[in-house]
Amino acid sequence: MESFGNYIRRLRTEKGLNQTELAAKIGLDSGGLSKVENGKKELKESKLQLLAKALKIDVADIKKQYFSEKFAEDCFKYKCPDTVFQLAEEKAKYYKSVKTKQASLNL
Amino acid sequence: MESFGNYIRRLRTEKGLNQTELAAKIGLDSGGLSKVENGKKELKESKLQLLAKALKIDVADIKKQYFSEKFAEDCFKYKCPDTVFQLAEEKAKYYKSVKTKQASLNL
DNA sequence: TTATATTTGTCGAAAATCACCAAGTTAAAA
DNA sequence: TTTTAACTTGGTGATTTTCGACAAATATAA
Repeated sequence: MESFGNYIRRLRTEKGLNQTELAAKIGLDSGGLSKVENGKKELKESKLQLLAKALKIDVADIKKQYFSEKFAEDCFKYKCPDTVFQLAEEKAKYYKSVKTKQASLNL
Repeated sequence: MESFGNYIRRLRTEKGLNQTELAAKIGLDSGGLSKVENGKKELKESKLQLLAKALKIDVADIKKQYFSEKFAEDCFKYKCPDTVFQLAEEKAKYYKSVKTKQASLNL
């Protein structure tokens, strides 16, 4: 099971970038990126777009890696039942199905 | 698809409590609980235990409702692919399987 | 050693959270 | 209608959290 940090590190090294170089492209310093790669701190969601561009990958792939890790960590940390993810998926699909009322949802 | 707020409201009224009464039991005022029930603000996770006790239900049930809603909202808000939840479930199970190393995970 | 890359801890400003309060609205009864 | 209770909404200030930045320490390599 690859962590988000390792996923980023793997793609970074595959592209021949060091931490300083990649960090600069997403508005961090090398220390910040190091922490992200080692799971010591969370990356801001607003940097995912830049990160995808810098690594030349689909932003959807990064989002999937990023949020699955975030959700799993919360689930573990707060001792959620496993079934939370099935219900979450249903709710997410429900939100999409009613997105015409998006403005009233206040999400 | 019942929202978390409606779930709480339904249980509250079933128990014959008004907002002021239930709110007091979980350290809120009626205004705060109203916002929670209407999805206008998030309930603090640390209040789930008290809420379960006040409503006489299993805390796992509340956690499932609470976090599934939170995850689904994030997924919708940030336009995650649906497959994020399958991966999240795998990761959560993986975390549990290595929980002997819990201290090193920094979750 | 010297240079480069990475890791780690700390700090302060900025942002977010949250309980509280007060005013406004609704609804039901009198 | 008036009164009363229940609920909603907006705002405020204090507290907490976040996050980029910096610096020192550690590692890696030449």
